[in-house]
Amino acid sequence: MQLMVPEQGTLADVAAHRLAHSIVTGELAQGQKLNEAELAERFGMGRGPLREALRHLEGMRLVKRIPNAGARVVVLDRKTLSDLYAVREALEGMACRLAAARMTDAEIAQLSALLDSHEEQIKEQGGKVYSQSEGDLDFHLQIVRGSGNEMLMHLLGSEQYQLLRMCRYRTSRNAQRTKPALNQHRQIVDALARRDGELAELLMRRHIQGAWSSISEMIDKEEEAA
Amino acid sequence: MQLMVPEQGTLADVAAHRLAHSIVTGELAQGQKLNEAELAERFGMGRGPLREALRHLEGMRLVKRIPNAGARVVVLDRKTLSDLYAVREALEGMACRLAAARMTDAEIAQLSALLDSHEEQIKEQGGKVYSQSEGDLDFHLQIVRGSGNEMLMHLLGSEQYQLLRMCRYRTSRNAQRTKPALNQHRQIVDALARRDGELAELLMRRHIQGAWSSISEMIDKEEEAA
DNA sequence: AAATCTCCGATTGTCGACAATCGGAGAGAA
DNA sequence: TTCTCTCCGATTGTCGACAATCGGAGATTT
Repeated sequence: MQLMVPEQGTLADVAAHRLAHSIVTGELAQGQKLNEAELAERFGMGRGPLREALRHLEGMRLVKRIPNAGARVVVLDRKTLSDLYAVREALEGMACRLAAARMTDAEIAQLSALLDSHEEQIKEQGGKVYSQSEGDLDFHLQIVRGSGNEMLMHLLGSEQYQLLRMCRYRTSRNAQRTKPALNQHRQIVDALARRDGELAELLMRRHIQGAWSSISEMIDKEEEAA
Repeated sequence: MQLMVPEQGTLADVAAHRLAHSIVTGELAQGQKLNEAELAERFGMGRGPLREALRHLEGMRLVKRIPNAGARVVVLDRKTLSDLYAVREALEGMACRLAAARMTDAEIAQLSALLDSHEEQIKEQGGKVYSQSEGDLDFHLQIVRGSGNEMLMHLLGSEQYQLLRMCRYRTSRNAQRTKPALNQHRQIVDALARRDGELAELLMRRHIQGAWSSISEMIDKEEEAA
């Protein structure tokens, strides 16, 4: 896992990363109460750093804190995810438009290479469908970085990215969308290479809308199963 | 000030609000080092809650923390503000489109009334130009709330809102943009009333672009004066 | 039996002190 | 003089203990 590295820095940062990982992977269930003393002992640290970590995660919207009542893991209900995808559509669409103007040819080629490796992974298929999901996020993040907008990188990279990963973990079972998604990614890269920002934005927005439709359906099934 | 009320809740929350206020109003200069012990004493609390507050403000991008080197007030340079306004354009444009579909007639009428009170304030002119700025933000936030998108409200309300206010405080001296801005606001409300989301989005994007142009010019003057 | 009140355990919020780390002043050598 | 190295003060990072607050179990009343 690439996020295990930041074992440097303050204990609070370490705790934040470990907690985020536990939440994203579902090791900590949605809505679960987070006991400070228990977590502090599990991580081998005092409650001080852990509280700072919880504050950080609260800012990322991974946990919800209620004064004098502790923190709980956020629950990704339909409304939350719907709102998230709507924001993503606007933000990543914008990122594409900017990226078409600012990315270097080398960076775009690198993006294309990333898709090649994804295609390879899909052909091997077998297990590890989620790794494609992680790769998919890599693709999106690469474009966001290409936009050159720091605020955008922070919003989509550090913050919402975690919520996205959390969502993916829940819905990674259905892999039937990986191939059309890859095609859409290719089209987006093509648009970027042609420096057609308008088209790139349009394609990205459709791509995200498609992803939302897929996830929305899945939520429906889950709900009627319950 | 409407943000003085949350003197309830944990000390960390109180500290976060007071710090945010001090930063936004410029009482704490940009780039200034924030000494934990000093601030803790000034606020009459221990360093624990204050550290949590700093973490919170870090998430809001009001302060920048460097491990083992403390926290400093963020500096709003040209690039940061440019990125901020670009994101605002995308997000508030989207908010307008959603608001046109979801706001009730009563809410839109209330928005219109808000503009009337702004016009009144402008006629009185005299001092307190910044109060119009605060009012302007009220207008924008009202629309964001009208969008019904929780994520959007969080991003534009709790987070970037503070950065915006900080920017306004620096640039509130030029009031010559208040009247055209008010007209643009009126047009936006008209579009909302006609349930024309496309137009409302377009107008809001132009409005924000105009605001950025104005601020950008001001930064130019400041820079060549220095 | 249902509702309410009281008290207690558990958990969060807060503080003060100690340890670790960094930046800078000042001495010494080239 | 200037560069570097060392040491020291200041500041941050961390911990353990204490106080405040909340939720719930159990007793009491109607």
